Amino acid sequence: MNNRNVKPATAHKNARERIVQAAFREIYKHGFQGMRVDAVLDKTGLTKGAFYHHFASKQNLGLAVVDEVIYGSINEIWVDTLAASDDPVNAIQEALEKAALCYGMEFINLGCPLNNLAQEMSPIDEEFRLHINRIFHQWRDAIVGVMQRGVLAGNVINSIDPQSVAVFVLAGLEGGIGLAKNERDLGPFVRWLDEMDRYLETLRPKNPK
Amino acid sequence: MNNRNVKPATAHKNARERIVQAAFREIYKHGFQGMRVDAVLDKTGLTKGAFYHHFASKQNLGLAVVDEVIYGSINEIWVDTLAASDDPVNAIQEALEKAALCYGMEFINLGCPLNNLAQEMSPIDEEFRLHINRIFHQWRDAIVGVMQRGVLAGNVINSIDPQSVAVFVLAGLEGGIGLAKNERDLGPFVRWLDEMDRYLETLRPKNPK
Amino acid sequence: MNNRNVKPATAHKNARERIVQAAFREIYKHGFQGMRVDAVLDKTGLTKGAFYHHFASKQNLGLAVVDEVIYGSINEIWVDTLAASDDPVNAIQEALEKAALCYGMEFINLGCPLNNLAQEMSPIDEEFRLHINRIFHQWRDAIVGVMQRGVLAGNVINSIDPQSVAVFVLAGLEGGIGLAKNERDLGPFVRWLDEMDRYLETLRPKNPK
Amino acid sequence: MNNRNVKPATAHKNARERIVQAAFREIYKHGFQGMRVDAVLDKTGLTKGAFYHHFASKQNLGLAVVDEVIYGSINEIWVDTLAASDDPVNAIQEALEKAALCYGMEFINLGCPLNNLAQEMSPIDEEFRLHINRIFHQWRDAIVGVMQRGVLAGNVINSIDPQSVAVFVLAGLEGGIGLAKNERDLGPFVRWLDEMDRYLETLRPKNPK
DNA sequence: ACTTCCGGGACAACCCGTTCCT
DNA sequence: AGGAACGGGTTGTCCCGGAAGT
Repeated sequence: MNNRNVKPATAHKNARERIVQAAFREIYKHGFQGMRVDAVLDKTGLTKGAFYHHFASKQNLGLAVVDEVIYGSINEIWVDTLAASDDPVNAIQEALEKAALCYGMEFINLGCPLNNLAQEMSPIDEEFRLHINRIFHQWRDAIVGVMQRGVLAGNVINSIDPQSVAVFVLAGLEGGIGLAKNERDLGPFVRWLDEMDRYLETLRPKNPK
Repeated sequence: MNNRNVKPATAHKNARERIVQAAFREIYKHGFQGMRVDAVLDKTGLTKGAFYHHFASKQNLGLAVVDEVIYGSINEIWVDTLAASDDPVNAIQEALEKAALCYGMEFINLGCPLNNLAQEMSPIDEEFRLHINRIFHQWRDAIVGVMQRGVLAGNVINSIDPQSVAVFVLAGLEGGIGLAKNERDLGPFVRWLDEMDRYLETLRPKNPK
Repeated sequence: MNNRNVKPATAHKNARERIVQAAFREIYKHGFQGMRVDAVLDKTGLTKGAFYHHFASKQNLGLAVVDEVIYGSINEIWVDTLAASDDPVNAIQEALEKAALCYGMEFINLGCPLNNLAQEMSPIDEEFRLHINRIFHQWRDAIVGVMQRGVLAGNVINSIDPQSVAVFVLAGLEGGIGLAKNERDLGPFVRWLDEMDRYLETLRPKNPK
Repeated sequence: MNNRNVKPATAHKNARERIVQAAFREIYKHGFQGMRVDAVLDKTGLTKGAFYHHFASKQNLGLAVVDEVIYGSINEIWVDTLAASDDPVNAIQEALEKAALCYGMEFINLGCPLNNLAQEMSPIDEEFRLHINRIFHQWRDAIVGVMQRGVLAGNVINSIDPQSVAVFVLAGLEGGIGLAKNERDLGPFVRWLDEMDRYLETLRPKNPK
């Protein structure tokens, strides 16, 4: 008897995981309110029963997307990268490149998944806001951390306030992505990158070491 | 005294205008997709018949809000302010103060009306994107203009690229507002302002005239 | 003073008449329930106010179309033609030709205006039914009349019942038009015409005079 | 005894079937455009959700009514009856009696369900036209068939064109029903039947076998 | 007398998150 | 886990009328 299909359960990976992934795509494209449960189900080939077996509600699914998909992706691209460095300028550029590899040109069309959700949901759903905020904090803290290490390592002038710089960089990044998305063109983002480079250089000590 | 243009002070002002204003509020709070026509009508005391007499569709109303309310407000707060100046640093700060006066703490809770709409609608409705983009362009051009005049007037170093600086400032601003909105706290925005000041100072000539 | 514009009312023909004519076209195309007052107004270039100045309601307009446009057209094509003859076979064919000239291929696409309205409105609006029935009666009476004169003139066998023949011819005609309309093809109507000819021949005396 | 196919006799029969049946009644009474989905739902005790689970749109429901209810009824009353005969005159009369039994006096008030829909929908919805036309063709073919067998069996003169006769009979029938419906009186239909009998007799061979 | 602007409100179809029974 | 049913909510349509101007 054929028992090569040892784990038929994994053949379709785990329904829950498939739902979360499909939901991420749909939310990325249409926003949370614009995402329809039926569309997610169509994509996964599952049914209502399966969905409500795994998730209490649509909101619940949205939070799962935040906590699992988006959290993971920010962590991987940003937090891990910055944590390993004491040179902010280089580390930030490295992270930006990673992000470009991961999302490709979708940034231009669809923006940053985290910020999209934040802008849409924060004012209308406190639960979402909290989950999203947790990620932003971790992100910011990662930048603050690399800045502090940068100061200690002499890679960054010590007159800066790491918290302010972190906010400044993060805000600029999200804003730059947003501008490009609205323009459907990479142009604004490239300009932003150029000027961000110039700005970051001003953080370098005048006569290095 | 010229009173020929004095409108007969119609008791109910003008249904169309009332609808647009109420719609702006609703969109600002709930996003365009979250805005419900019925809610707008409740607020104005008007009915469906009146609404569809003035607007062909909900989308149409949304575009009117963009073109009339938001366009006007950005123009008044930013474009006019910057156009009158050749000192970017001061002019930008002046505009930021105007904005604060106009929107008050709503920035913290609801963000920037223009950017909210941009993030929500640009990827899913080309018409919206175009109308929104027109405003962003005017805004950017205003910053570019004041930068160029700043260079000529010797208030800004001439090694900058006005276009890049404009994008950088605009992106940072929208991102900073977004961060504060997500945090429901002025803190991130204040930090952003501080660092933006620092950044702007780096644009000043070393030994001012 | 200039009174050359003696009849400015007729300059635009009389709004009421224009409305009735446009409504006839719309009803012919979409049925009474499918006809929209706004569409009629668009066609005439008039507005709601003008409409409700002339007609108490949409139903009212529909009745006016029946009484004025359709009544006139049936009278002209059928009643007048048959009234002048004592040879039913020829007269009926003459009328059919007139109808073809008047409506052209619209019969194929849209059917008989009178019968369309009858089928749609008779069961749901007694007033319509009455107005329509009046026309059908006049039509039938015209056939009965020519049949009776045909019998007297020896052009038709006297064993027929003129009433039954009239109903039979009328029913067949409307049914034949309906079949063609549903097929969007003249074919069924031509076949019907052929067989109607055969049938009419059976009404002729065997050895004429 | 095989009871595997015995449906568990679900208490509420089958929502879809109930909807189709109720819709047929509503369409029969008010036409397709006049039929309101809500009215159908009220009759069945079901809700919007149930409806749009089974049908993609109102149009879809209409087509289901055509394909399932009307198709079946024409087949049963006409096609099956004529297929079993080689004597057109008798067979047609038998079918007419069956129809009378099935629809009772509703013919007088509401006409023929198939023809009602045909007249209303053919010009404005191609999909409807096609589905309706399929039924008309089957109906006509059944008459053509019995005519051809009638000729072979010597029950009908061989100078007729079966296609034309079929159209003629069908057109007359639908027209006769329509006339009676408009008059709200059986009279015109009875007269039509009388004359149809006379006409059919003319198709009989002079000296039968 | 006739027209236009503006508005009213019921109701249409359709969507969508959710629950319940199997 | 499957899928039928639920029910409230959404946008948009359409017939109709009032107020005021010309």
